[in-house]
Amino acid sequence: MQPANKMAVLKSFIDAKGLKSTSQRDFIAETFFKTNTHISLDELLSKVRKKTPNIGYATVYRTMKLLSECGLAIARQFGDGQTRYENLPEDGHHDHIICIKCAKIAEFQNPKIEQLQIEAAKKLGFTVVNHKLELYGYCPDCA
Amino acid sequence: MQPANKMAVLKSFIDAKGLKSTSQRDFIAETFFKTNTHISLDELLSKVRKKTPNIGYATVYRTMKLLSECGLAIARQFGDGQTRYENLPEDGHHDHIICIKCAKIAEFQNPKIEQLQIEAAKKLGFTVVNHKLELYGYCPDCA
DNA sequence: ATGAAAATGAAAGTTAATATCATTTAAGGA
DNA sequence: TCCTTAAATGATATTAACTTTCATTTTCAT
Ligand SMILES: [Mn+2]
Ligand SMILES: [Mn+2]
Ligand SMILES: [Zn+2]
Ligand SMILES: [Zn+2]
Repeated sequence: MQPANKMAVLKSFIDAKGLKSTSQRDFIAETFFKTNTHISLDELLSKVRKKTPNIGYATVYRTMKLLSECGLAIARQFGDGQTRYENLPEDGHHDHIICIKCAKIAEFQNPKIEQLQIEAAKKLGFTVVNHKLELYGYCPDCA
Repeated sequence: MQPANKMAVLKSFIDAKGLKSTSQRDFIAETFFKTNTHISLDELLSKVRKKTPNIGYATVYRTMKLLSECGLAIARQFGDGQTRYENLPEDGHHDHIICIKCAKIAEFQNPKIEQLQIEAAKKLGFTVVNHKLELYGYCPDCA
């Protein structure tokens, strides 16, 4: 989805909930939609403050919470103690592999693993709603 | 491994590092070795204080850190904001499925998934050192 | 334009983890 | 057994990320 379309989705979500539009939130969202990393609130705040220095941390926090609610952002925790956000991926769900030396993050999709997860759960009588799969190891540069 | 053997492993780790034995640490470790759940520091502290009411949180914290270091305990984070510890499993590594309604935790082993993880990483040039796989969904009672 | 309701930003509060520090304790050697 | 010294303890303080509060500002339907 293009950033412009994402803005439209956000607008309708805001309308549907009876919320109001603000320049701060729009700018934070636009800035986030342009990212293609796994960005922390502090990082996003810095980015946003380059153009709009008086935006507050709480507004960035609340905006990302809103984007997560309406599915445009995904919150991730890679174990470094900070929540990171990424844009809803074009091509569906993916999982992550993180370099334990340089913190590089790579993404992968693996339908077989997904299927085996569902089966493993079924054996225990569980139904899977979501999951978290993170591999930790060394990237090509750090191996 | 029996609790008694675990105590022996802990003793040798303590000796090797030039640390000293204490009754508090021994009792915390013994208490932990008897658990078969995924226990938080607060829960373990309560358990310990039933017999030894004056043991401090910090000592439990430091003991579990030590047990993690010497491989007798595994620290887990299931996304509820608290670190939980479990005994080193008899039968090797396992992953978890957590009920999003009642918080029940089930465990499973799946060599196929493990193998596919390694292969997925390899395709990206990564080598896997460890991983985290958690399924979230509904348990049989909550489905 | 007006007024109700939402949004903002600064500041305060929360919570789990971690560090500090005065005091106590363990353990090897005199 | 008595010292000595380094480690352990427990109370308390600090940290860090998140979350809430609140006075003020802004939006937007009327
Ligand atoms: Mn990603
Ligand atoms: Mn387990
Ligand atoms: Zn790397
Ligand atoms: Zn359940």
